[in-house]
Amino acid sequence: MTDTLPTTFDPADIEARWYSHWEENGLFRPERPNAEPYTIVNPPPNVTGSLHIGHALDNTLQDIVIRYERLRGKDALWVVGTDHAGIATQMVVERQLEERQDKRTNYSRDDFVEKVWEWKEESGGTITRQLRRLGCSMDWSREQFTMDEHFTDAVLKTFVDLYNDGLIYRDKRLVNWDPKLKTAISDLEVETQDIKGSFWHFKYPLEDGVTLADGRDYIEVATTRPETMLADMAVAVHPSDERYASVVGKHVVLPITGRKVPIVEDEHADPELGSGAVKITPGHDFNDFEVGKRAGMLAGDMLNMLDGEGNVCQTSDALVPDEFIGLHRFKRDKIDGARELVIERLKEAELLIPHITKTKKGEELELDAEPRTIATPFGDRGGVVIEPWLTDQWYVDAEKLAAKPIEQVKSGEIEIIPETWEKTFFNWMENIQPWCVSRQLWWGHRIPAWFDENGEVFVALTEEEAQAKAGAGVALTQDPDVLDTWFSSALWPFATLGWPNDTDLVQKHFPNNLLVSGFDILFFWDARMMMMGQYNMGRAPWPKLYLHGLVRAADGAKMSKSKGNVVDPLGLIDEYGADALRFFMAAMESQGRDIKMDDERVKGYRNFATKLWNATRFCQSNGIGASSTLAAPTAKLAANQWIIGEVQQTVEELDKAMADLRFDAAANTVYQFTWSRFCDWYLELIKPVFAEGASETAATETREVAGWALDQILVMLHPFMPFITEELWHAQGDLAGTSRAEYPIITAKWPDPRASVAKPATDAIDWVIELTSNVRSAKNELGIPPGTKLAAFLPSASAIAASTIERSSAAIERLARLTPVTLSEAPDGPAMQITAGEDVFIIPLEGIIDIAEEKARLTKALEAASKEAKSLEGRLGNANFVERAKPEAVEKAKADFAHHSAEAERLKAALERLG
RNA sequence: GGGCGUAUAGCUCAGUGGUAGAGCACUGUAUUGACAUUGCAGGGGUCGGGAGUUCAACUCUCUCUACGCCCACCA
Repeated sequence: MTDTLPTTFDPADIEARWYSHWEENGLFRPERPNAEPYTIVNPPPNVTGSLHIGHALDNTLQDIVIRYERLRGKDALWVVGTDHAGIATQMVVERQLEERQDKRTNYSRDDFVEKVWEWKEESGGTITRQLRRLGCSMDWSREQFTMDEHFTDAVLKTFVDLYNDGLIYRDKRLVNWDPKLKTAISDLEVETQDIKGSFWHFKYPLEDGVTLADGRDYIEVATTRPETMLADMAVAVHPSDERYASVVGKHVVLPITGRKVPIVEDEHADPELGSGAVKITPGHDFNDFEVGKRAGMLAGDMLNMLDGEGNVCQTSDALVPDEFIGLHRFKRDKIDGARELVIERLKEAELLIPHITKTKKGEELELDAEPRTIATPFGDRGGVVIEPWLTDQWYVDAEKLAAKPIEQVKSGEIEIIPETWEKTFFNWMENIQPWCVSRQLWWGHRIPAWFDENGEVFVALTEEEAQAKAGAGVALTQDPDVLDTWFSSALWPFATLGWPNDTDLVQKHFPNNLLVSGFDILFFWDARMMMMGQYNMGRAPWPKLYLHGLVRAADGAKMSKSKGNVVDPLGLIDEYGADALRFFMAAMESQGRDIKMDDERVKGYRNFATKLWNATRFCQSNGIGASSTLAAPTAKLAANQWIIGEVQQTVEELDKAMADLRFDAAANTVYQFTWSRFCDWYLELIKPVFAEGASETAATETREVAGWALDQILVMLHPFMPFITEELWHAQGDLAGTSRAEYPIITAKWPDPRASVAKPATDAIDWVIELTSNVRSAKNELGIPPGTKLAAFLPSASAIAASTIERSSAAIERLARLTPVTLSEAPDGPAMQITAGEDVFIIPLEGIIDIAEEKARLTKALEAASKEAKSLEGRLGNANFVERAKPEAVEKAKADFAHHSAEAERLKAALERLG
């Protein structure tokens, strides 16, 4: 027997201790070779990351699931690891170099990559330490990294296989180029933002001798990107646009460069919009690229006016006039760029059509351009405006890979929870574009492709194989690019288990059982795992995908560093404990909804932990220790039978909630049971059993049952609050003299809901509760001090009343604050009357109350009961209801009516007795 | 432009075809043995507006309003 628990609960005191105990003893994945497997993989956080509130939610939910399944005896595996996060990590290390006035390009590629590895070894463990503080029970013994050797093997094999199957190819087309990071990025990494900008209107002079029908010798075009006019290759008009029919096939002479470009017909030009004519820059605009292709241009011939970094004017074929060479796309750092110079030159040439507007005072104002809100693409990492740029990149044929996952979701082979996300999923998957997977970075999986001097490509797992394909003596150069980080993380559900080797883990733990992720990575990660799971493994990576929402600031705003409203989960853990934060996350997680942060509520769950702590202290002080049996003890006393029944009901509800992945319902179920049933009623009911002179037999039975019930609470609560439950579990075990050193709660057995409980016993306790509540309520209303002990008379007792008064008088007297109930008529005089079920207690209150007050109280109750009865009577009097409603509904209405009208009768009689 | 979601007690949110619940907040009250990080009692909602289906709608359908999110090439 150890020391009793400290009087106050201090989360910090126990959390670190238990976490290291679990980890050091391999308790996150105990040996269970014959058990049914249960597997989830953790979305690998960026190795550069630190735990934010969204991680706290995501990982809490997963930990609840995995701890629950572990308690239910499964071979529960929660795979964990980190993602090399190509762009993010390279940026971190580059920023460090910059701080020392150093830069990446001062190093060789190998040396730089070596520096990144060094950084990873030194600083990459932050988030994994923080996950431990949250209490996450991952299998750290097999911690993964997306650039581990075996993982890299999986990545390269996948690339080569996809290439050989024609599902990866190299193509020259427009990509989203991030000029800051100097790499291509995928469509998903582009974020469109509305930016206040300008819409310029130009005159493009027609070639000599050509005029429009109305006699004008120019075509008006409008653009939000004037600078790209240097690389214009056409002007497009709609085929049905009469205004321009006569000039189709003719040319305009581009201002500044004087290049002649054709006027072409294309559906893309909207006659309703602006002048109806649109300038076409296929090398710098996605729409124009398509127009150019339709007009017969080849990608290789499309003009590109920007330099090798995609943001400074340059050209090798005299496309760009000298004065533009070296200018940035547009104004940057207060220095004018090509855009400003183009405007200036056009203005000088009187080819800029001014925009006339009126000021508030009604004065006419002439502007260079029309102010307009422009949907502008930004790189999600670099934060600068994306430049559509013509380059050679590697593409995955996502459309082909998407076919099977779409089918799987449609057929239910993959269930998305909440279901409403399925529509979003289909919408994206059915319109999916080729996935650009090459990145112009140094940190990442280098693309296994080699080029010979003629540019022919050889894709192979190794250089030797590529050489063999190319033929001996052919000089090969490896593609310098690396793969999109998401290409590798798409393999996470099986590459972490050892694939492409056919390991036992793969055999046993693939497919996984569930994936939990934020909806924000549905396309980035979840969908791609489905594609790669299908491609590599021939099946879906998991049958269920649970998507949770975002954690928002208390005011509902999205948290962001720039807004400064980010809540640090570690701060909350410091203040309230990890258990409280976890419980908050679970209790707030209802499907399909974001969570608003609420510190007060976290505090409330800290209070709940304290309540449990104190309840356990109470148990200990009364000799209640760990139970010796897993099954419910046999009990004779009504209160004990009652609590056994309540435990069973709670387990059933909890199991149901977990099966449905209703974390809120699960948390609330165990919360309500613990506080409102176990603490508020059961512990109060059993107090008399431990009073001096009480029956030793009763005390013994109660100790057994109470210890068992508390154990069940601890186990049921453990997935939500792992630390305090482990602490109390051991404290209870030690008290019982059966040390639980070898039997921690993390690997304990989940309660079995099966057991038989006598209905009369539970009815009796429900009756005591009703009586007690009614007495307390009446006292309150009549202004009688709650501590006052009252005498009660029960002239005619129901069966329940008679037996309960006989068997549980001590509890009744204690809870309802009554002197022993007298089973006879009360003496004449003022009295209050209390109902409980069918029984009416007379409680003489000579000199304590005013009869008028008691009458008012009873009248109020009578009115309530009558109102209910009347409403039900009306419904039952409706022939349509009786005939058409479901029989159960009619039966229930009848029973309710009987109950309320009897209650009303009793109250009426009570009022009559008062005269 | 398309798609989706949300509107229920002062606040944050559950909820079911049979006239509503939780936590916090609020009001009153209790304090010598589990717990004031507490106990007990209580007040508070025409379930966003309108229409429809139904014996019956907060719950189903339509529509309107407000807010939010995602996708999309309006130059």
